[in-house]
Amino acid sequence: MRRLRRTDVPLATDAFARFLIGKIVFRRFDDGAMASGRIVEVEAYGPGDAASHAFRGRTPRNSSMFLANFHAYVYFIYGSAFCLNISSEAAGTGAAVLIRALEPLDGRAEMQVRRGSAVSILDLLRGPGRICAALTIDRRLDGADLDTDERLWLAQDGYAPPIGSSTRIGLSRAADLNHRYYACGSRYLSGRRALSPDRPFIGSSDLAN
DNA sequence: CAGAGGATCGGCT
DNA sequence: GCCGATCCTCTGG
Repeated sequence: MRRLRRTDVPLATDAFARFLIGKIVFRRFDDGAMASGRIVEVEAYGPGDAASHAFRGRTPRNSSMFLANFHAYVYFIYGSAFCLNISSEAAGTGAAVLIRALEPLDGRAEMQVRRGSAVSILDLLRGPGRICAALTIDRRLDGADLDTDERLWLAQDGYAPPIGSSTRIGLSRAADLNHRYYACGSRYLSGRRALSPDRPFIGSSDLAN
């Protein structure tokens, strides 16, 4: 297990998105408690992408997308959810990768408390808003440098699953591009089944976890 | 300053 | 599967 630094990661958005599959997100909460999860699903929002928040230029909200790569970009959407992204490309270019689903690792009890109601392990980190709720990620972490931050960082342990791709979720523009990437066979993916045909069936017995 | 729309979620049918 | 909640952000006038 080794913490990832900026010099370890690809600069280009799509390569970075694929690289992130199988890596581990670590969160240290304000009270010192820890939690972690393995990245199983991401979406790439590269330069020139009409669906990217940066497509129409820099604004106060999306300014973290224009930082050097490997900074957090956190935004609030639909009046209810935060979403965690990691910036890509060189400073001055607006681009990022959205973290859409994690497989829970350590700190499951911590995360379940932060999600509020009783929720199964399979649903704990399935979806970008759920990740941020479970890990207490909000605008305070927007702009954090993942190379040095002590609240949020990434690590690798050598796990490298096969990667599938599909169209992205919830878009109205550029909805035809296959810029969603996921760990094939993972039980922890978000989205409709048709987007991840190799995902195992999740029956009621699984939901008892 | 008003209006529209959004990289979601959870509940209900 | 569909729909509404909810509120922030950006755009246009």
